[in-house]
Amino acid sequence: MVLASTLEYALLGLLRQQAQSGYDLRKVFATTPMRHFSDSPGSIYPALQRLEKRGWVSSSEEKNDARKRRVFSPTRAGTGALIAWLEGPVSREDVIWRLDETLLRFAFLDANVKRPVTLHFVEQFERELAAYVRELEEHEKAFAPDARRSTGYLAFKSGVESYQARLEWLRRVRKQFLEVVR
Amino acid sequence: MVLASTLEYALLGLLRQQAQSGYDLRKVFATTPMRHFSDSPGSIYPALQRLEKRGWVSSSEEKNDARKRRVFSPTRAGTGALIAWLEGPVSREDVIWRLDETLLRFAFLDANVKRPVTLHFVEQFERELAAYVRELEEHEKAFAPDARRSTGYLAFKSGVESYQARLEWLRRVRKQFLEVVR
DNA sequence: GTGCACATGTAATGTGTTACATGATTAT
DNA sequence: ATAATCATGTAACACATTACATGTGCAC
Repeated sequence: MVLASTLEYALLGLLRQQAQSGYDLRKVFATTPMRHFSDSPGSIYPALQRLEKRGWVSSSEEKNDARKRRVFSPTRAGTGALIAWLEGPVSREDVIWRLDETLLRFAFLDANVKRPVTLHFVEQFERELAAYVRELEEHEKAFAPDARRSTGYLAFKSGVESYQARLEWLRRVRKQFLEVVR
Repeated sequence: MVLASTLEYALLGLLRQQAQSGYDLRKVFATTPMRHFSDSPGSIYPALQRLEKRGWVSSSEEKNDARKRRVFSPTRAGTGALIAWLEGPVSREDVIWRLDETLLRFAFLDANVKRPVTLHFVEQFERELAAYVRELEEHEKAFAPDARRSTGYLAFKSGVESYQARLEWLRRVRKQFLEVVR
């Protein structure tokens, strides 16, 4: 049920936090840790147009201080679509092919859903990630001893360790959440 | 000087290791840690066609065991393009927007370039990554204390820790390389 | 008065994804 | 016989990137 691109969901999530213009959103992508999204106008303005055509956001011309800017905010339908995206299951595929998107979903969770939903998300995420890490560790044994100095093997190790770091982070997050509930 | 997609370079690098067919390459993507590349025929066959049209690979029909398969291997020009890609500088942009591609370059290094080139690559990579990690750690201070329990902040932390893990890996790799040279 | 930040767009291009399509060979 | 694997492709579609394009307001 992928109905929109990651960029579109990112924009929706940001607009939920604060109604703002395309230019504002570009600045978010240019100056915050959301850097890995492109801040080029050629990606953001068309994406906002698509969202508006789909009825997920609405816009109004603002004439703030002599300068006119088009400010966007999510519609009911848009908010619903965002929440549906957030609440969807965390699958093995999300972990392997869409890890960044899954982290983005997590980032938007607490502003949009109840705490138990967030906790459930973390549990699913941890389960799938742990399974994948186990699989990678298993795959490691397939490397011949003399291949363990090759850059190919080392690059693989880098990937495994990066996933392990994410997993440790997830375990910490889950424990922290459980403490808060208690 | 980006002349080809990551997928095209991945295919070139694999063909340097071993001349093989599109189907073989699909299996590599489907069964090895190079999973995050799609193994769909709609991506791989057109990419191979582009590479052949560009003169970077050549193909020959093989009739191995009653089954016919088209086996590809890199041309001189293709090998040159691959090595140029591998030897290019590691920039800040590579670290922020193309980390996976940079790791892929690293993975192919020792099969294609001399050891000092690999070491230089690692040094550049470490310098840029360390600078970016410092920047992220700086950015962390911008979060208000009461925002430190938000999923947005936690997602940010996940990213930072993942980069830190990559950096520790890089330091280890560099030291290991220096020991071998000694 | 010149350059920079604000502000919003369009057009061309390349490419990845998904789905569709076909046919041969091997294993059950 | 029939399902799975081998093997190669095409077509429609959406999307991101890059470059181009325009105009305003403010600071120096």
